Amino acid sequence: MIFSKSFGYALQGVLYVALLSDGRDRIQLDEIARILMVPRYFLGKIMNRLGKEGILISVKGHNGGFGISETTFKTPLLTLAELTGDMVQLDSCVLKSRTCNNLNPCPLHHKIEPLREEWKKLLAGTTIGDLVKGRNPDFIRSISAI
Amino acid sequence: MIFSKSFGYALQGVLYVALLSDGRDRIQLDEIARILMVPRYFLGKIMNRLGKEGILISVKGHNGGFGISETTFKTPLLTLAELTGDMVQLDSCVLKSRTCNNLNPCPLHHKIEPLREEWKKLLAGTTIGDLVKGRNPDFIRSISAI
DNA sequence: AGCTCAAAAGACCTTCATGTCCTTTATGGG
DNA sequence: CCCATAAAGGACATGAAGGTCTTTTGAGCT
Ligand code: FES
Ligand code: FES
Repeated sequence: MIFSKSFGYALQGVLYVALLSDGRDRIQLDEIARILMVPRYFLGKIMNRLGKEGILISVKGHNGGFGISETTFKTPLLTLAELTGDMVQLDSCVLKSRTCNNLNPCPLHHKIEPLREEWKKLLAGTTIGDLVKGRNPDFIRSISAI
Repeated sequence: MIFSKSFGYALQGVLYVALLSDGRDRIQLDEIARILMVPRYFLGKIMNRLGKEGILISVKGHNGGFGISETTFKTPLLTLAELTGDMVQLDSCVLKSRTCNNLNPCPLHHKIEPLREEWKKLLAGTTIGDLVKGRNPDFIRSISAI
């Protein structure tokens, strides 16, 4: 699996909030999970971590919900991938019983390393803002289930 | 996880047999699992499938074990990855609740598609023979656990 | 034919990511 | 101050991948 479900859901959740939190106050988990057709409580745990990291604002209670913070749009996808543990997987050796190691490389190491670098460049170089820039709320269609 | 354990073990197993089945008759699962430090019975199931696909020869009973077939060296890594289900994962949309689709792409689709193509090119263009060519049995060190 | 060896087959267990539910905590409105 | 609301927290369930064990099958040897 290239990316975990957690990563995919996290990205969908952030994009949803980033797109719609414009005129509105807060967006509730209920709505996000329903529209994106993502398991509600599972998404809740992920959104929770995004809040803790400051990637989103999360407010409990009356008129609570999720919203964008100062860092939301500046957050690179790499941060999400680290949060969900996807980066350690990317760096693990293809031959699973080994530890990836430049000095004692497996036969695929030197072929794979450049690909890894490209992934990292993509993830580090793409922010939530980049993905949302210039999009209208109709863009939700392209992040929700088909 | 970029590649599954099954894929890694499969690759290790094939490489081991490809490297050592030169002067010898057959190589037993016992030896392969012990040297590579890979779970024996789990590897057994994987080697079984490699035999069924003709990627390796497998012989039961007295003087049985695994050996190379006519296709072993010509087998691209893509075949192994397909066997272990890793390719369907590569082609699945990052936003897990979606189906990857060129016509209705998610915001990451066009950024990820080229990377996927590179992976596929690497996997399709690299054969077991390529990885083993010109290597002596000492090369086992680079495919076994560290 | 009968024995032995080694893979195949299939039952079963473990682990971990994912997913659900229920209770607690925090927030704002009346 | 009390109530409604919505996230947080933690207990528990599920499913798929990974891993182990035992029995069966097939091949060669004598
Ligand atoms: S990928 Fe195998 S050693 Fe780096
Ligand atoms: S990767 Fe999302 S639609 Fe293709």
